[in-house]
Amino acid sequence: MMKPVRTFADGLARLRNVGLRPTRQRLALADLLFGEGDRHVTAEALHGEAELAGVRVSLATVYNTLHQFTEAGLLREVVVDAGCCYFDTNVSDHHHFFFEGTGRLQDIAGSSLSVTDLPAPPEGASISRVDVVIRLREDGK
Amino acid sequence: MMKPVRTFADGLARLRNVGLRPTRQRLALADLLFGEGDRHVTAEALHGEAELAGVRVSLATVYNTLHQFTEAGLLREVVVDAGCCYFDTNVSDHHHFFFEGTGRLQDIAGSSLSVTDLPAPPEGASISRVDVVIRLREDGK
DNA sequence: GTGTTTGCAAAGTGTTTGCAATTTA
DNA sequence: TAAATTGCAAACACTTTGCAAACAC
Repeated sequence: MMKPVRTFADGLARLRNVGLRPTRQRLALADLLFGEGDRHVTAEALHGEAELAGVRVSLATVYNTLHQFTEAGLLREVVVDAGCCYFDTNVSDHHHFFFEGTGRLQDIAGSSLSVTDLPAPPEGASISRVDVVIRLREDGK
Repeated sequence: MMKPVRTFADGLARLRNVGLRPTRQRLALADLLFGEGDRHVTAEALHGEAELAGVRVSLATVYNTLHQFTEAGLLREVVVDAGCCYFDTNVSDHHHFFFEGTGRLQDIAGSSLSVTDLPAPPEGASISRVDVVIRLREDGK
């Protein structure tokens, strides 16, 4: 039987790539985060998932890890709701739908949407990112 | 001497217009908020201003008032930073610059900026608002 | 071994709530 | 006087921190 091939999606490789020690906790969280498709998670939610998956990890470590991953460019922070930080596993240039009722976040697929006539940044500042959030209300509620 | 003319900017008129009792606290806060041009305030900041102005009002009342004003359409809530709510006295359709370094918020003047090719909202939802935030980093820092 | 990472519990921040006292109409 | 509003202090949710024990290299 062959050793499984290491893909780039592999947790160990990801951590090595950004110079973070592959600890048990980081590997488990990376698996949860990058295991399947793009995700938007909060620290609490990810901690809950870890517990369900039988991974022993403290909430403090989840917070630390999410921030380390964000600094390393593996995640992107999205602010749409006061008092709640989302981390997006899709770090490419894209925008979001936000469901006001449920607090759910969803990537806007494709890159159809665009912002035109961007104003010049104020004197002494430069643009670090342009965020577009389309806020949605559920019909018939 | 003539009685001063009541403009729409007047606190009392504003409160009457939206059916809120013109209490001492609400009048004072309305003065601070709408007294001069467009503003972006946090609850804490407004509470601080009130104290400086010699207005006795509790922080809880500032929070209540900001939310009541928002519900009444006198203010608009802007979320750009986790753990900090801004209230904008400009309730017309517009977008924002956000200075990441200082946490300051600034209206984007004019309506030059526009979002094109807005995607259709997901099934069962409709668009409540489109927010664009241009995040800025101060040069040379 | 040495420096990094973790977990815990405590502290911190910003916000909301319950309720008696006060104010408005 | 009846209903709305306020202030206080306590409760809250979420996040960060300090430090000793555990771990990775």
